[in-house]
Amino acid sequence: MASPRPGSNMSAIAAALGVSAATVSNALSGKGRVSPELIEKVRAKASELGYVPSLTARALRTGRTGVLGLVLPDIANPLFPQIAQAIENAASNAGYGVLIADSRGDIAKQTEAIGRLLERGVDGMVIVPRRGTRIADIGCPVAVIDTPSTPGNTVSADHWEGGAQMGRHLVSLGHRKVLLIGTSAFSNVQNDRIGGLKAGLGPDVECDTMWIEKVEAVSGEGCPLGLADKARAGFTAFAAVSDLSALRALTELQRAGIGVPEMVSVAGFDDLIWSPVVTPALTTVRMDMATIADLAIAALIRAIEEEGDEEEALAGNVTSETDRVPMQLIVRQSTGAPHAGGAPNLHARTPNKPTAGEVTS
Amino acid sequence: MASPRPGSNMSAIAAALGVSAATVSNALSGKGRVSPELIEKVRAKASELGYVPSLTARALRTGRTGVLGLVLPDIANPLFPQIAQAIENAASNAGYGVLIADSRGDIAKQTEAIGRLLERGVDGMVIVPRRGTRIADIGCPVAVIDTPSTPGNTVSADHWEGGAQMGRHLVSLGHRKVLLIGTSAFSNVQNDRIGGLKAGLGPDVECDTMWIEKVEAVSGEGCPLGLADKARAGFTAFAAVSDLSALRALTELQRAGIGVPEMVSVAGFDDLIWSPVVTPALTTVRMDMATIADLAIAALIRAIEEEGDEEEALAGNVTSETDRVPMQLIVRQSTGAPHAGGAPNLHARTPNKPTAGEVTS
DNA sequence: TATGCGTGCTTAAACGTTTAATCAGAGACT
DNA sequence: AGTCTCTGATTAAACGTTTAAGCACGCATA
Repeated sequence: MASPRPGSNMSAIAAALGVSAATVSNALSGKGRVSPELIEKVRAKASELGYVPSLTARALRTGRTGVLGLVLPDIANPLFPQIAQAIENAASNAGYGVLIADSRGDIAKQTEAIGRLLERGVDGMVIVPRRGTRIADIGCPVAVIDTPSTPGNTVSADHWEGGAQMGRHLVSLGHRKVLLIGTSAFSNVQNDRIGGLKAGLGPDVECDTMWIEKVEAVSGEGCPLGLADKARAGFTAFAAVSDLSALRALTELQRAGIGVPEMVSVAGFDDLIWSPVVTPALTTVRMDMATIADLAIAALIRAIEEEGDEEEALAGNVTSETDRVPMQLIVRQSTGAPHAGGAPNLHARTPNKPTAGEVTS
Repeated sequence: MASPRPGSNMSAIAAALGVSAATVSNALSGKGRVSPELIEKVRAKASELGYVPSLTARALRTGRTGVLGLVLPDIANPLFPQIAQAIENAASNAGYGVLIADSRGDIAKQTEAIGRLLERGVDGMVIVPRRGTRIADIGCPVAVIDTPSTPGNTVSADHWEGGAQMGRHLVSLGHRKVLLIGTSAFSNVQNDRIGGLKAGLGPDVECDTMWIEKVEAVSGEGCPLGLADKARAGFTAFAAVSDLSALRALTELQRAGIGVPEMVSVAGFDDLIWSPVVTPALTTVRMDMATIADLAIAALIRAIEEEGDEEEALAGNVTSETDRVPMQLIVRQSTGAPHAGGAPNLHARTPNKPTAGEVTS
């Protein structure tokens, strides 16, 4: 059913009121010239008949479907729920529907997914590109959410600044030797975060970067990262560029009997769902997805409307804005002052209850 | 743009070939009577002109949009990526698009979300209902994914049997006192899993159930669950009904210096993204989302087509099938034989490297 | 009194399909 | 030779909306 339940369309209203369908259309849209009284009567009749406009017919006539596409690099990404939720919310507030498309790994699938969305006539799309992908001009307005340093980016969190916040936090706690942990050296987002971290830590802090993909290429997926050794080598803080890696670090260290945070500190990014409930709760940096989504959708809609007006105004991506949305440092229990003595004691303390309470800055 | 780029429609092809538009339609759909040679010519011309059918126009004419709705209880659910990915994949293989809708918590929003999808003219919808929600007849085919014991369920994992597998696994390791951990006592899925666990553990095992929502109602969100005390009280295994809770248990126990798995075992459900990479890697029970999605989509499409044929055939949900898809136990490092002695030693051992390797059964 | 204009509505076309109904022609049968 | 049937196409309507163009009327202006 293109339009739900009843056979209630504009003609039905028009017939019931003895006017023409065009008048009903004008009355409901407020576009043509219709007397106020008639407008009221049309409205009343419409709701009486339970009229629901056929978006399909409207789409056919206007060339606008009122649907946006959401293309994700890998739907299995734990950040996906946050993104999808924020985008869906922003879009539906603006009166748009959201069609999803999964890139499922490779770039070919990403292109294919974009093609499917185009066939369905989306008015525009929000793309969270795969690592290092550059989105070509695909013939409809596109908002790219990646990182400000990516060319073509429309709006995103200020990952660099978020990293800097975390760096400053760690240095203020007294850490002087920090291991930065990323997964892929080809991710713009991760590189920005790491760049910010280094800047925030400043010149007096010794730091090293570990790329998990490289380690796994040698030792296999899910292999131990050897963080206990790193701790023994004097690293007092482990700053991962994602909470997933932070969690991996946390559990590996705990398992090795190294107490967090009293021996070493662990921090992450993204405030993923488990971050507040693990013990110790993870210190992390959070993106303001709601704002990012609002900006992305707003930019997209602006471009869609301009496209209609000027016809061939700006062809490609919505690059006008390139907003960077601040990130928020959330300090929880997994970071603290570094262990006072030399090499950390490898036996964890055994508290009856971990400390509770959460501090947000 | 309802149909992408060029002004290439059926009339264009028809004009180029000197035939009527109807013939082009018939040729491409293979429905009417068209000579094989002409069919070939039409095909050739179509691809030459880069013809892409307007799904909007087709939808208007046929009353089918080719779009399915996906309604989720809470998009922030960590299981969501798996579900969305599987549904999107199954739907797009069947030639359907997927429109998402977030219930965002309360039931009112769920109804509202369903309404939005109906307005957009979805042909059917897949609903993963909120806890305890009963989906009313909403006037379009619906496939419900919940649990076999939910009335109206269409297809789902066999949560009970999955719980039983886990129970048998734990009992075979020698556990005789097990704490079952769920979040909400009102979740059908969780109750089924717990029922299965109890059955699998059998009558000789003492077990107790902890509902996290209840604990948090008293002590606040993210509070410690007091599992160390439970361990001291003789529980040797903690079987959570979700990997999120399992992770919470794991870190809380580790933090308290209780080694997993040599002191106590921890297990979860769903094989969420972090489960293989934490240390120790989590033993869990996995749903076959791909199969579930395939069955749900297949049932839905069948209902959509029947609706077209018989008109008022089966009005409500797609309850005909109620398939239950087996779950798969994945044994990793977080479960093992219970500690031999009496009260567990509260100091964790300090291995250089956690054991690696993964066993699947 | 004729001209002009603003108002409130109608008519009609259009968007791109699908599909029922129709029709011309050819070959086969009686 | 006339009728029937089958084939391969065409014509036209329909889906429900939007919107440009047109029309009739009343009122003010010249």
